[in-house]
Amino acid sequence: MALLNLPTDIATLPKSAAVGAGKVALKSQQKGQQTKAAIVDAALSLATQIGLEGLSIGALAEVTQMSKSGVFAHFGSREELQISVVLEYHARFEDEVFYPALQAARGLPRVRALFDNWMKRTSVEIDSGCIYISGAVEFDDRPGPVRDAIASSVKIWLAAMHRAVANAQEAGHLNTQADAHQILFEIHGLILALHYEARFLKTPGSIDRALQGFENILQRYGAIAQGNAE
Amino acid sequence: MALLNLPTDIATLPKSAAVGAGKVALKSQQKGQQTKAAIVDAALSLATQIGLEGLSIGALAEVTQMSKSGVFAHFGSREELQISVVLEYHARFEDEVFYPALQAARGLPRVRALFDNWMKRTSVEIDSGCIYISGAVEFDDRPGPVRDAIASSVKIWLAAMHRAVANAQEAGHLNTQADAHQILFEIHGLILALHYEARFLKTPGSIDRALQGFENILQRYGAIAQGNAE
DNA sequence: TGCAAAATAGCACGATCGTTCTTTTTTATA
DNA sequence: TATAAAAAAGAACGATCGTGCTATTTTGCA
Repeated sequence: MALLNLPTDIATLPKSAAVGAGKVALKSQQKGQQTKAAIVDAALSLATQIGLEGLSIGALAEVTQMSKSGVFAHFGSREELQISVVLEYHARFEDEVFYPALQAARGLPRVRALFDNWMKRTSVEIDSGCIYISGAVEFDDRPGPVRDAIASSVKIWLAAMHRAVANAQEAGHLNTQADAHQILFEIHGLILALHYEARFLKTPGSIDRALQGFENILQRYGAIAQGNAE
Repeated sequence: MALLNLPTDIATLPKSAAVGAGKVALKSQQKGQQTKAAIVDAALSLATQIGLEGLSIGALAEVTQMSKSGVFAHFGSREELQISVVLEYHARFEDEVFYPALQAARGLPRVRALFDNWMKRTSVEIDSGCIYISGAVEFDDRPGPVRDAIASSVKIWLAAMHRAVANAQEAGHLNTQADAHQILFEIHGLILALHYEARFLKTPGSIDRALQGFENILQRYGAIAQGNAE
């Protein structure tokens, strides 16, 4: 069932402060790492709401009940803090969206599972916000390491999704003639439209439209009626 | 040829400072209105690049060669300046995307014309940025008059697009069974994906994928092969 | 338990922000 | 051309920002 023979480069980024709220800290887990993880955690939930650019060390110090310089010392610069937040978001995205979908059989089932998880995540982010989307807007004209971190993180995810689609084609679950990048583009559009219309415009029924759009895409690209994930 | 019998509420917003660079100023066009229009013009091109939140009165004063207080006096608050920018963007969007498409015959041709113009605009905005998209991200969690201005402006445009699709259905150019909102959602997704992938990720070929996606949507919703716009 | 090192706090800096108030300049008009 | 009104400038305000420097506290280890 585990079809992990091809490298999943989505897992190659450093998982900084991957402990989260884990109780069993590693032996090497110093106090500093713990509080740094706590700061990043607070920063992430702050950044999803008001954006990476809205992150301020002062506000973060208030939330974490620390001094500004105490917070600052863990990162050395605001930019480094933002990068830490992006990496943390990447790790969580992986854990929630990517890895669980590997349980589904390769081919169309896994594509469905990946999209389902992506939709679940996006549905939550109708309330909380998504830094892959807000970050893209904030940094699309601002070169630098933060932009690079977001872009490479997104690209890794899209590449993973692309592999899944290509696998489904090879397995005969999707039309071999189709361009996998085209399929991915259209799927990506559904997610973005969902985020825009549901979160910003508050249009009701957006989730159903995204789901329907996905079925439309599968149908157009010749998916044989096939069981859902697993 | 002019099919303007139904009200186009996209044209009902006040067209603040609609002169642009027009030489023939109206009699009532005082000096103050002129410089205000110039400020808004500079503010718009600044906001498309760095966002409405990135707008600062100081930077605007530098660009327009004025004093901070001189700029400020025209608006009374930064918020009012942002709103002026949104209204100006609305007016230009109308002029570039909406009105020219009214030349195309009602039904599918007009839907095509609207989308074509929308695509042209978005293609330009791969370089310049779009405040309907960046504004949505910046203000999706920030209630207030600026958010309202953006949202209502976008909604007016989406409603106009929706009418065009519905007309195409009534004319038998598109499947009557289909949900016009679903069609619109998918089209909107294409535009957003184009903006994201081309502007942020710099993925080549994004424009062609958006165009292809549009043809796919038309085909799925039963568009009979029909001449392009006009 | 004592001690070096790591972590955090305290404080101040220069810069920039939106905004207010007052003064000067420019405009439109009689 | 004189005059009142409109437009623009100038200077200063309180606030917040990221950051550097120096003390103080806390931690982990011999």
